[in-house]
Amino acid sequence: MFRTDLSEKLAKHGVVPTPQRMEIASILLDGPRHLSADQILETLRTNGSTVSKATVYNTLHLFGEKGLLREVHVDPTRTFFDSTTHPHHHFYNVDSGELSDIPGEAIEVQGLPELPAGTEQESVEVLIRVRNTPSTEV
Amino acid sequence: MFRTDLSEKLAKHGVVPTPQRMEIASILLDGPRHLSADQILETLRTNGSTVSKATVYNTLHLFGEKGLLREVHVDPTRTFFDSTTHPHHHFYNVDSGELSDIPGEAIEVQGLPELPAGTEQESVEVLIRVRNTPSTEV
DNA sequence: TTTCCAGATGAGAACCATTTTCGTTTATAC
DNA sequence: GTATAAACGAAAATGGTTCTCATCTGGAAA
Repeated sequence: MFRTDLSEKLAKHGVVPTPQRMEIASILLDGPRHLSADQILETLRTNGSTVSKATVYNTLHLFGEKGLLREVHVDPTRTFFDSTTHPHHHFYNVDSGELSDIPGEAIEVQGLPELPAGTEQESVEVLIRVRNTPSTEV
Repeated sequence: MFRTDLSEKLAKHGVVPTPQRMEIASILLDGPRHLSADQILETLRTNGSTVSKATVYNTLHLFGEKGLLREVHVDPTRTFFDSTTHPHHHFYNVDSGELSDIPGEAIEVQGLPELPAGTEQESVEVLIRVRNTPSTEV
């Protein structure tokens, strides 16, 4: 994605495209990504950027509010930020800590139950936890 | 559930039923419950118990390892401990912070996708997030 | 240009659920 | 009684995230 496209994407969502926000956007919003704040900070540092931790968190929350990303809570030790915003589902590899999208429209949830009284639905999320198959080779 | 039944339940799962563990079990394992460590600690204190925080966490993890409960991660700020151990799904009320079971076998997930290469399935969890319906009354 | 000002940034402190440390207590065996 | 391992608990440590607040930036107004 070109810089200008990313910039327009931010603007379209009502986010002023500052240099710091553009750096974070280029890491997280330039295709399907599932990253923790820490991974983003690490990537920034590797790229020579000096964006502060506070700004990373501010920006991620701002992106979230403006609909540029979704937070995914799968692991109590960290939050994942997912650049795919339309409803979809996830694999979570408990061994590697990797989060990934379940491709396409494969999954369908049947027989949605009646909601608790006085509530309305916000989302339906399916999470498939997987672990690495133990190798049988010697 | 009688005290002796709870005690037997712990023993059957290879957990030595100490007084502290019995207190926690009587709060969490005596029927379907969804409680955070904090809620359990609070209930203990209300009941006049002096079980320490360290023991509460130790016990919850022990119960988890021994298959007496499941941890549910739905809210990044705290872990829920669920006394229902067979596979099932949840409602999470984002307004009240309440976690509850989706009753019966209502839900079915169709079209499970192929797993990522080199992985095997550990679990499939469906989470329906709900919010309180805004009252239309004045 | 200056001046003003709101919003953005960043260094570091604060927060808080959870984990860890490690000395003390308890239960059971001998 | 004494030994030994397991269990317990008070307090400190941990670590991701949030908060505080001083400084910076960029555009509008004069």
